[in-house]
Amino acid sequence: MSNYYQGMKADMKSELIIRQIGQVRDKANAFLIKELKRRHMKGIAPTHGDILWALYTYGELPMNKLAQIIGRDKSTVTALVNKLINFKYVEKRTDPADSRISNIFLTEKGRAMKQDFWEVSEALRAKAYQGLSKEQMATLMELLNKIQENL
Amino acid sequence: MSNYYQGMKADMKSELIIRQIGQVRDKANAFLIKELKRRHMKGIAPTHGDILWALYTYGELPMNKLAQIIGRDKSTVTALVNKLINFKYVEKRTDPADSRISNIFLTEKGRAMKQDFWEVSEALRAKAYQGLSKEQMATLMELLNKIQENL
DNA sequence: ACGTTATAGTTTGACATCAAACCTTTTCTA
DNA sequence: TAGAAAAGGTTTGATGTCAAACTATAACGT
Repeated sequence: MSNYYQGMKADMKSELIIRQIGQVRDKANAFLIKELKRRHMKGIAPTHGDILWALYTYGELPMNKLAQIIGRDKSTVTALVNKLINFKYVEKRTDPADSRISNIFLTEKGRAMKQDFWEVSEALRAKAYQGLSKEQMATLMELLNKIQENL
Repeated sequence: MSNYYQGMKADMKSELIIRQIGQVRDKANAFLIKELKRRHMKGIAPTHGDILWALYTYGELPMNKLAQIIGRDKSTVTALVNKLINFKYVEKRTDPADSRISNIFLTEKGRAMKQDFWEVSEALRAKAYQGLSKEQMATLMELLNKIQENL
C-alpha cells in the first residue's frame, strides 16, 4: 500500500485490518489464478478450485452443501458447477431418494487434477506463510475466527 | 463454517487461513452493504465507499491514484466513479497542467455523507473487533502485513 | 387425502471486476 | 525537431456474484 496512509490518525488504523484482509484475499486469488493458468487450467477461478477441493475431500456432494462449504450463493454454484461440467471435471446426477437434489461428483479427468491442485495450494502456502511460525499462524487463525464469529 | 472441516489432516489447516480471510472479507462486505442500505445509500458498494473515503481523507485525487489506493483496476475505477457521479456524490474535472488527467472531487452532497460513512465504519469496527485487545489487533495487523508482503 | 408450506436448484437481471484494446496527450530519445 | 514510447483514462467483452423470481418436488398440517 502506498504512502497515502502515512500520517493518519491512530484511531483510523484499526479500520485498516479489514482493508488489509481484502488486500491479502485479492493477492491470494491473483496468485491462484496465475498458478492455475500456468498449469493449463485457464478459466478456473479460485471458487471453481474450492468446489473441486470440497469434492476431493468429501467425495460426491449435493449442490446446497457445495454452496455452504464454499460460502457462495446457490445460483453462483449453479454457474460454477456448470462450467466444471463443461470442462468435464465433474458430472451431476439426481439423488435417487429426492429428485430435487443434484449430486456432483468428480470425473476421471477431475480426479486426475488433484495433484496439480495440491501443488498450487502448496505453492500458495509456501509463499504466503514464509517467515511465519506455527504459533503465529495459530494466533492468526484464532483472531480471524474471532472476527468471523463477530460478523 | 460447518462441520465439514472436522477431522481434517493437520497440515491442511494452514490452508484454512486464506479461506478464513476470504470469509471475513465477504462478511465484512455484506455488513457494509447492509448498513449503507439502511442509511438509504443503496447501490453503494464497499469499493464506492473506499473511493469516497479516499476523497474524505486526501481531498481531490486523480483517477490513477484512486485506483492505486483502493487496489482496483483503472477500468473498474472508471465505472465506480461514473456511478458516484451519477449519484452526484462526486464530480470530475480535467487537470489544467495535464489534460490526460481527470481529477475527482467531492460535491456538497458527497461531503454531507461523511458522517454516515464514519458511523458505518465505526459500526463495522465495533462489531468485528469485539473482544479483541489493542495488542491482539496489532498482532493481527502485523501478521496480515507479513502475508501481504509475501504474496 | 388434500392444500399449504418448505426445500432444491435454475433462470434472470444487475453489477463489480479484470484484461485487452483503444484514443489522446505527454514524455523521451536520437 | 520528429518519431517512438509511455501515461491517463475509456471502451469492450467476459465472468464471478448476489438477489429475486421461478419451477418442481417433498414435507407438513388439518
